[in-house]
Amino acid sequence: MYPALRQQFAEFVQLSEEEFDYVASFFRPKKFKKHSIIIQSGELVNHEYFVIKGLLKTATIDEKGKEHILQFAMENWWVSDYQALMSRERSQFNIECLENVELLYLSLSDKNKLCAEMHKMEHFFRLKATSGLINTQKRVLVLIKNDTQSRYNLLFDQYPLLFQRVPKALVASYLGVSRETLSRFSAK
Amino acid sequence: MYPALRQQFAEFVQLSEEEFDYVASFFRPKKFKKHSIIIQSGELVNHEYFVIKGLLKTATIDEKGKEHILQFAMENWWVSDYQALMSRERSQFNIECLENVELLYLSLSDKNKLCAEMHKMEHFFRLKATSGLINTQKRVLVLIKNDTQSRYNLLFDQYPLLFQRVPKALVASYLGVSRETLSRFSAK
DNA sequence: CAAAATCCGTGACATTTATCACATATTCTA
DNA sequence: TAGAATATGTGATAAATGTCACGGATTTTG
Repeated sequence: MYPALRQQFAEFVQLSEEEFDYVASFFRPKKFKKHSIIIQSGELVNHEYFVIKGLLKTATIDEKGKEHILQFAMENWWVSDYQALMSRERSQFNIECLENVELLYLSLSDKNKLCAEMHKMEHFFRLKATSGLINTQKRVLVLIKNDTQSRYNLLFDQYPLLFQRVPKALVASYLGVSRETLSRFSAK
Repeated sequence: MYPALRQQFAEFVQLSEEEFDYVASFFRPKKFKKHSIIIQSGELVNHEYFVIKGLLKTATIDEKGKEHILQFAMENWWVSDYQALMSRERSQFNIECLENVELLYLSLSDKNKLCAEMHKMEHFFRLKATSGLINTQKRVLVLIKNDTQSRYNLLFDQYPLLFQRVPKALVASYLGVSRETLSRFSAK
């Protein structure tokens, strides 16, 4: 069961069959249709999600009605509103399926339980959080260091497939530029 | 010894006197003069630092010679190049003291040892990494969502003291705008 | 399959920001 | 304390980007 999840853990920790089965028993599978909202802005958040298949966006809408995308999540990524999850606040994001999606979800209390019971899982999630931090720091750096053209190129080089799966307007909103400006750059 | 460190751990875990003393024994104090470079771009990174006193910047220089600041670190913050530390790569940053600084430093191997031996410490560092991730995500969001004026206001509201401790040119470089533009905004 | 919705490029123009230049004020340091 | 270095504000101009508008292509959906 859940070979993708098994592989995910294997990156940082070694689990026996029994250990993995125990851990996996806390995850539940769920399918969503394109356009479904996994997490709704203003609601409380109780789960973290592991993407088996499909593509999602984490987005927020500003006072002018413009959408800004914090991140995309594709296969083997984890996604949630961690701010809301950790601080028990209401979510400021919508997390929405951009394709039909298959997820495994884990409740916050089960995650904490797993981390408390199994040192290995605490270790896994520490490293996962650290690598998430590093990647987000990279994103900050790209935003303050690079102009639009070079932000576009970097993203395109790193995730060429993304541009086939996602409308350009969303890529623009992820890069922090207008749809029109991106369109003019992508021609070049 | 190290009451600030003690308090730092207490935010997430309860340690007995003996436990704390044991953990603290892996930390070493060190003082640096203003302008000292703690981590030099191009070097390997082996330590993580906890700021007891003073202020530092984590910065990188682009091909045009312009400096960009990933973060400031003040009292009770942790600082290092986590990318370099975790992946055993050479640092892309300079981490420099903007004031006279007192630090406690911990080697990567000792951190891993502590995490392996003491589940509580692994827990602490998991939560610390998670909260670092959340804060960095907030920073990304501010960068793509807000214009310069409002980025300036948000930073000023959150860290008013920073503006007294740091030259405006550095604040500009942290916000991702030119010194001149920031100067015109700060007047308003 | 046909209507509706979305997507995408592009022109024209307004707005924002960067860059260069310079003057003054302030802070550091020998 | 005097000279040097740094920090700050501001004008003029160029460059980059946003906004509004439009039309045609593509995709979605009942």
